[in-house]
Amino acid sequence: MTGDKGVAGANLGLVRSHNTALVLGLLRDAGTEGISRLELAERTGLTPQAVSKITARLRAEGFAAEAGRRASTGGKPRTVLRLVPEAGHAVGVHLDRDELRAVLVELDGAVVAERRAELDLGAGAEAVLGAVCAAVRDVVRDLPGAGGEDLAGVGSLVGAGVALPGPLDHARGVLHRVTGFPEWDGFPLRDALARRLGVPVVVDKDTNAAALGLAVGGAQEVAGRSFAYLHLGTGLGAGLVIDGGVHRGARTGAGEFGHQVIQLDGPPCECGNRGCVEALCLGAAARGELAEAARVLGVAAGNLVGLLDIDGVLLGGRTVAGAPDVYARGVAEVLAARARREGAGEDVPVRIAPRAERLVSEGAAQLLLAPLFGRGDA
Amino acid sequence: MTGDKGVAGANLGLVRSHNTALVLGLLRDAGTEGISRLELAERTGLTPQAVSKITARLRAEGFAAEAGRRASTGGKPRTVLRLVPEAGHAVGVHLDRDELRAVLVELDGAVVAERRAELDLGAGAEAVLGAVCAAVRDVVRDLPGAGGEDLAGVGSLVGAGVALPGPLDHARGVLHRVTGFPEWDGFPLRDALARRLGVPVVVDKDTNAAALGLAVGGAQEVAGRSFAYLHLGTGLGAGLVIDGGVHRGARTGAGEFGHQVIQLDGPPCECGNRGCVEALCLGAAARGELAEAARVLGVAAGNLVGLLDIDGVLLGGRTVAGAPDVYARGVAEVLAARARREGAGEDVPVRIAPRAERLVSEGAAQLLLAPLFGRGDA
DNA sequence: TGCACTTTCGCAACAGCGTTGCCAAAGTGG
DNA sequence: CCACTTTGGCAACGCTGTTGCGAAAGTGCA
Repeated sequence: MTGDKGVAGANLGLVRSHNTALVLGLLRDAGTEGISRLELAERTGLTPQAVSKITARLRAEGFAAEAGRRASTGGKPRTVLRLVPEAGHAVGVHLDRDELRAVLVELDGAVVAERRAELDLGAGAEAVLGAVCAAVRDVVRDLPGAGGEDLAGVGSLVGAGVALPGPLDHARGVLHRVTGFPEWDGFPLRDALARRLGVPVVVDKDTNAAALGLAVGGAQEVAGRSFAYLHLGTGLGAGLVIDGGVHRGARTGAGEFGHQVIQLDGPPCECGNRGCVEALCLGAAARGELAEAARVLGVAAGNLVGLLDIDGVLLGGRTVAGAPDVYARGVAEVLAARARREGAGEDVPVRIAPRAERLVSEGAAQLLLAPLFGRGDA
Repeated sequence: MTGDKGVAGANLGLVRSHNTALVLGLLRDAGTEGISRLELAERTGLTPQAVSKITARLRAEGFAAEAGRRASTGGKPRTVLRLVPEAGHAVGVHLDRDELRAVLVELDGAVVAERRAELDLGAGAEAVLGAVCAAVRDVVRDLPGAGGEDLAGVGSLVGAGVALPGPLDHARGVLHRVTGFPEWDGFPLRDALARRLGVPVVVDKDTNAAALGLAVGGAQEVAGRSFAYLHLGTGLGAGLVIDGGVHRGARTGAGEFGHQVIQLDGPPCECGNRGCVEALCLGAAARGELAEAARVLGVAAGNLVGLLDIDGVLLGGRTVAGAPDVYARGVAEVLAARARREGAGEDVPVRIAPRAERLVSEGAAQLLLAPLFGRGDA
């Protein structure tokens, strides 16, 4: 156990796991092309010898393998290493109000199994837990060691990530009053699932999972840097990635974007306040004024971009999916106008988030995979 | 040289400097009371033996000293260690439009010398550089080794930090068009000063320096955690501290708080946009409507608090200083109302930032001191 | 075909970190 | 005065990345 607060001391084990995760991350990012030991050394700043030791360990453990060699540049050609994707798996579960989606993801982020099911979040804890467990067991059933109730025997399974809408405590894995379902308030979802499944479980907000998924395998412009994922569906929320890690805040409350006030004493919002972006944006969208909805969203996005100086904005959610170009262009225009006024160099890119329907579930799986690769995780 | 991007590999030297900085930070936080080796071990998670080795090194180098012993609890009493403040110094310079302030700060953050001077930022680079250098040399003149042009001989001097208003590039130390003084655009202030002074120089925005100063020695509620410093003077800006480190963004543009739009199509602002907080807040203040100014500020602060889930808000600047209670209470009320609506647990505290006039210059000195103590610095 | 050269990469020895085992030092309490 | 508790240093240790060196595996020219 470390100190009660603040940063902990470092020791050799920490150095080892840090460097191993770093190398593993570079192997993943190299994809099927692979990467040589010397390139790994350059990228990490470690000596080639250190990289050799680390990769030898990873190969012995089955996480990495040699995969051919590059063309020679006058001497011995470099041996190419690549990640062995099937050496590790994680399940990602997206728990929505009326639907459940579970995916099985390999180390490289590829989805190798998927299940969908109807769900009623109001049906009570027992029913929902049962449905989640059934979906998780179903999605891993082809893995070696699967079959029993307990999934601890599935050697390659790192754990399961669960993403859902309501406010919750990521650190403790406890739900707060999920919007519209007050009976979930205080429910220890993480521990309840971990006990039933026999593997580690992590819970997080859906927007955070989506942002993490994008940080790992998102659009090229923003992957792994700092960006905001804005989700416009039945509500409006945001997931923030700062320096490659999801920013959750002390109480997992960060990303409260929809109730940002952009019109003092404006029209009332469900939350009890007035002039929230969510009310203005969704109201305009409901009236069919998509350009106005996009402009309003752009103003709020501009506030965010200015405050955090992020590298990009990604848009997603059902409402955006209905007219992606209108929203992307509308938001980009507001941001560009703002940048011009401030004399900033390059415009902040605005893109539509890829992998729409599976974004959250894949990101939920990354809640367990990302730490293996050294991505920031708080 | 490390890799071209991303995180670097860790080695033994990094472990050493990390743990040393950690211990040094705890020694500083312990103040004159001091702290025992075993307490340091508990706080860091290191073994007592490791702490003994580290503190022995620090004592040999003059950074720490034994200072009495605690009462026995039945065995050998713990020996108390404390920081030797005069073992290290840094100069902090606050460069404002019409004034220059330089302070000399010891390791514990105490100000041991101070100079003020009139200044005209528009008088040209040569005049301003000369004034800054003169102030720095003057403020360190009583340190052993001082006296010459070059300050490299002042053994305990870590360097000088310079904080100023305009947009700038913290990483490269280059100014952008300082508001109202376009001739500074592109000026490499850091390198120019470092060459003249012979010691390392760091430049940053004034709000960032202020936030860093508060993170190190600020109000108890927020010190070292996550908070926002809102500066309301001739303009409105913010400095963000996230997890103990200043968040600057990739282009040192973070903290653009004043031009957050909180009233769609509201009154025009100097920046060319409409409905910015700065225009609304300062407009209300100019009309004498302080309560309204505070409410407007509170709405914008609420947007920020919701987005980042921070632990507290600190207010500063000349306008706030004119009626501190009105602003603190007004902002707190808006935040409390918002928290009630969302059913959040505790209210976000709102306080007046201490050390008003010297806040920025002290923070500027911390730009060099903070890294010694392991505070996050990007 | 052979030789010189370049480049990769592993083995072995090494330095330096925190950790462990052990014991002297320095108190308290009966 | 002695038993006990607690602190904290010394020495040996295990582990990390690093350094020195040489084998392996290519290219290119004679």
